[in-house]
Amino acid sequence: VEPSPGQARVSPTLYDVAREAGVSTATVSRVVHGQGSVRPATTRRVLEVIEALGYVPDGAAQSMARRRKEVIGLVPIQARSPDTDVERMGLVFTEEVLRGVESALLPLGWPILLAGPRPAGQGDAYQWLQRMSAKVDGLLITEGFEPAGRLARLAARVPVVLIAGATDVPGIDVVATDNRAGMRELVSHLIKVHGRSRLWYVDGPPDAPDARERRGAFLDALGRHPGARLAGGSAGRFAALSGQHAVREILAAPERPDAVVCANDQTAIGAIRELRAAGTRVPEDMSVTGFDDAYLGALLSPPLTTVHQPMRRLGERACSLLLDRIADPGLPHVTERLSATLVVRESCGCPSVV
Amino acid sequence: VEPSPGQARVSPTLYDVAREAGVSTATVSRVVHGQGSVRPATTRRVLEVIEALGYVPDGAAQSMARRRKEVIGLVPIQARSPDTDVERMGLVFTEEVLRGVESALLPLGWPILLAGPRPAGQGDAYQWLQRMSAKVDGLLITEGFEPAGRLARLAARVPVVLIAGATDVPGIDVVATDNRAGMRELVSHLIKVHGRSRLWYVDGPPDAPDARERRGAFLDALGRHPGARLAGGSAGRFAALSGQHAVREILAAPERPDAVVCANDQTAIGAIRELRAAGTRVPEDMSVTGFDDAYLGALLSPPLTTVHQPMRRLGERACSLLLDRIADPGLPHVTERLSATLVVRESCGCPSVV
DNA sequence: CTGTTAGCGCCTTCAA
DNA sequence: TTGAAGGCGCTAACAG
Repeated sequence: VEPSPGQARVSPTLYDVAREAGVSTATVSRVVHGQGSVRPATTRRVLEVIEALGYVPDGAAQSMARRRKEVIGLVPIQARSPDTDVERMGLVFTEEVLRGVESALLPLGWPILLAGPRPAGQGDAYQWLQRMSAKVDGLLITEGFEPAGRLARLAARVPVVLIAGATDVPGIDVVATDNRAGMRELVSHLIKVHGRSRLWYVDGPPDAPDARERRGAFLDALGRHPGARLAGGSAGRFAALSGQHAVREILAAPERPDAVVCANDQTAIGAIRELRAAGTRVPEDMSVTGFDDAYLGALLSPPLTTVHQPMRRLGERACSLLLDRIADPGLPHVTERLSATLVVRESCGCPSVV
Repeated sequence: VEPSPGQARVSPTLYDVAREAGVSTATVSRVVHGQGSVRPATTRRVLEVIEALGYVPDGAAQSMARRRKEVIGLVPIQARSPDTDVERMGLVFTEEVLRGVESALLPLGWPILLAGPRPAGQGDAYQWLQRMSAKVDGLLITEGFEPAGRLARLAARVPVVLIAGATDVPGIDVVATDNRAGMRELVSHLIKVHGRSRLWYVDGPPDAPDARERRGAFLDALGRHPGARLAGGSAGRFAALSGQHAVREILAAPERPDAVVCANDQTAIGAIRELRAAGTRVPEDMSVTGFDDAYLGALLSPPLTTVHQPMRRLGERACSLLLDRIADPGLPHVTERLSATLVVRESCGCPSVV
């Protein structure tokens, strides 16, 4: 962006208003903020000039003078393999968090500074985070891929709250989801309610903490049910394609599972599609479950049984914590874990609720 | 948010670095921005101090000094009736636009300032827009509900581009979608390919410009096909519930239509669900079509035939226009219309592509 | 009730 | 190659 060849667009300043109204800048400021008593007549005159000139106080100058930006930053760290289906999935995920953040910010009326994807040529991820931090009063960072040490360093300069799937960083506030309880419920539902006994697991990317947590919880839960066992497993990347690949493996396997537990919804969607294409009925012949509860799951056919990630509440809590810390940097650090919960729909074999 | 009872969190300033490194602030500034020649030894020393102190230039101060914020604002004007299904629909809509904006911003690396929902007690919508405008170099406003006059006034102070469904505001840049071509294709597809002849239209909210445009285009297109006619119509609000209500009317109507054209996807989803619940097969007994191509449409069963709104490109183009105007405020104003296009899937009666 | 006066932290000529 | 100094626009004491 160049220096502006066209005509200069000059906004009136506080001084312009003051001069025009024949008062001091302090008075104008008082009028603008409706504080400190000003004579009604003066107020009216100033207001008229403001209206006439179309004066709006400059945000940067205000931030500077009151040493507060009144903006909080939201940074999605995109570190999953680029071929992941983020193009579709990542959206919903962040979007829900965003809504939560917005709702926590509503009473204050602060806007959100959203970091775009990190530009190519301009320094590393940490510098990028730093630049963001210089424009806000606090930072909300989603996903847990930036090394803990750096985050802690960042947190020393500006209030930071991490919104994570499963990570737990010492010395900084974290709001995370607890996948274990949800996964336990899911496995037990499949086994006890539907009598499934040969479960197949489709994993997420190995470098994703929550994928690890989900797999761990799955195996753990499965271990608690003597009547059931692991029929097999596939690697995956949280993408619809992963589900399709997995199904091919499943169909070629010596032993056919009676339930496919997927590490996320996208994977489950791919699996269901492929299963049907192969003539296998879902859920009659095979249960399929997802994880995340991306909102389209309810609209699928069959509606997807899954585990709900409280993304919205995650965003909301994280933002509240952040605001608390901005108000009082001395607060002790906390880690909150919101638990994911089973959402029973039809892909597990349960009857339609309609 | 209170003044901070805890220990003050003081960030080092340019002065701290300068003093510590034994140079002037000008030199530090030069080093930070890698411009203006500085002796290598000096550079190294300054860099060390910066690293040691963890110095990061303050965003507000920079904005102020260089008279540029390097941030663009995105404002979703939420004016549709609150009972509309925005909770679910609005999301996807804005989200796609957001991606487009992000991609246009990627080369610059500028973040996006996202206006939250307008807080209750703090002035009217216009004042809220003004406050946003004071924090950015340019404003992208989605939806076309704010009166044109005010927008023009705002545009006089700060570069503004309107992202609209159908509105056309003189004196300011607009990027809009042209729904007509898509609707024409859709109607003609239904009639010519599937031999439908009794179409039922489910409308959107009367105060939405794009709802009006869609209905107009629909009636217009229908008029061009002598063999087909309007079997009836229902009011609606762009919500799934609207589709369900419409279907009840349809089932009670004296004459049964053979196709239901909905003003948006949500409505179509509701219609399909209700139709099925009543035992009517879609698309065998009745074609149902949507409008928008919210991305979940492809995953429904049957996959939804609809008209694609180029939301992402809308965001991208709008942002590009905005950046152009920021670079050169003297540019003539333009209105770009990107046309919506038919997306044939299965709910119209076409065979599965799989 | 109102005006004066320092900054806030950084950038940027202009000199040296 | 470096330093000095004046703003950028607003706020917030502190005096009147």
